[in-house]
Amino acid sequence: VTRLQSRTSVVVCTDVVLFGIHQDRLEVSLRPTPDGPWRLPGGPIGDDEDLDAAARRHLHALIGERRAYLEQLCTFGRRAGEDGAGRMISIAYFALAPLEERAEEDESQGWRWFGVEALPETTCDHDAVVNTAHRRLAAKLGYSTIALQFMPERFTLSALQGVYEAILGGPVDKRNFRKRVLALDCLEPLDELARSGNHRPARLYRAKRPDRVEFLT
Amino acid sequence: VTRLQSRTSVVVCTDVVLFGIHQDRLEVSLRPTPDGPWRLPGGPIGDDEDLDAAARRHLHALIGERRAYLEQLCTFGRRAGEDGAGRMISIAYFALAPLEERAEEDESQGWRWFGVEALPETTCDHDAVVNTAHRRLAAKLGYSTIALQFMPERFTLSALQGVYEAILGGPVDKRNFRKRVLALDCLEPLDELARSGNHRPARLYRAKRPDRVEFLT
DNA sequence: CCAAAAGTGTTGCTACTACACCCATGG
DNA sequence: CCATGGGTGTAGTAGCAACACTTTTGG
Repeated sequence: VTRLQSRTSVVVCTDVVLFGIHQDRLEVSLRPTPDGPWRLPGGPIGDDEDLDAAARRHLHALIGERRAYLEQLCTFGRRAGEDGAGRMISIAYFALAPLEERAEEDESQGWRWFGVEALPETTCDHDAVVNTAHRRLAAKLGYSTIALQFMPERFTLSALQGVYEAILGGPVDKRNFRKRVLALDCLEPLDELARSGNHRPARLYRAKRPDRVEFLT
Repeated sequence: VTRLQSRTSVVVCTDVVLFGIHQDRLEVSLRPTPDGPWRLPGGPIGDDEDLDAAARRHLHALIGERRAYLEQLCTFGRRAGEDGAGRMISIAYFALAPLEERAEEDESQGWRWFGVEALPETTCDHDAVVNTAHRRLAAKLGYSTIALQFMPERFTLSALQGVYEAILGGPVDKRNFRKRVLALDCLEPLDELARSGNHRPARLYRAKRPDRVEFLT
């Protein structure tokens, strides 16, 4: 028969799968644990705090006050153990960090970026959570404008294509990509060009509605 | 500043959006509350119970030991109130009840079926949870074989089409439907026919892998 | 003038939509 | 023989994948 009343403590927390893209590679941030394996950043939820707010609080502890997309992913738990370890419930979120120069102070605060294809050993099956988040993100590329959440205010189409390639893990055809993305009517060409090296400068674009993630048909 | 330690009690429970199809209409089960509005069935999670197991336990309290598909949907919460009401966390699941004759004892156990288009007033935004579940289910029709989870062991293509129409809320072309669904290679025609009225009998099919929900390309 | 990335169209194919008639049965 | 739902094929279209060369700049 199932024990319904709490004998032991219940810990409710959030874990955040923060994705970033660096050198055309999709990465997630992980924190070390004292005993070796790594874990997702996150922490407890206050009693008078909304779930989303708690996740956002822990996210901003990582990246400061920069804007970031945040979405609930799934919830997992660990049963109370006979050793007195309490019931644990974690509501996992995933977040997208805008593609800026990586701040030097980031890694100094006790966490590191890892490529999603080369995760270290993790506790609590956090690597499975990362994989779930990655699959969800990749699927969303196909039917939403979520990739724009990685972009800074002004960006080139090649940069956006690089985001798709990093997430999907393979090359994308340039002409087909530009056709598709321009047909979405979510980008606005600017008059400005990005000069960046010994080659033809690229036109800059901006998202028409940068705060909305839109769904297709 | 956020209060991180629990001063008040924390209730962790699951709510189950159980979908059924009756008379070609998609319905969900709701329980009455003492004060009038209706709510999703569900209840507390034991400290030594897995989340999925708790949802399944509450599901089987509704439909007995029949097999049913169950999937985690989302998690929502209510902050602790100043009135001493504790923090509440609910992990919502959705479930699909195989399309059988409606058992008479069902409704007598204190719950009722409601069409998804005609929900009564609900507590805790449970109607929004039902809508989220409905959208997820409708989306999954497009890229998975989830609809088969509604079907009994042997069924006709027309019955399956009826499931699609009930979920999508509109008519579906018969010939296109049959082409698509047969091309999935997930159905096996039986030698048996269903004689049911003064018209030509329909061929019966069964799912090749009834316990798997498969994803397309 | 060379290297490097930006930018641009067409063609074939596949997959989806729309659509109407005959078939088998029970009464 | 009539009513009822079961069962079948085609033609047009829209969207996707494959594919190569010219342009502009910095060095």
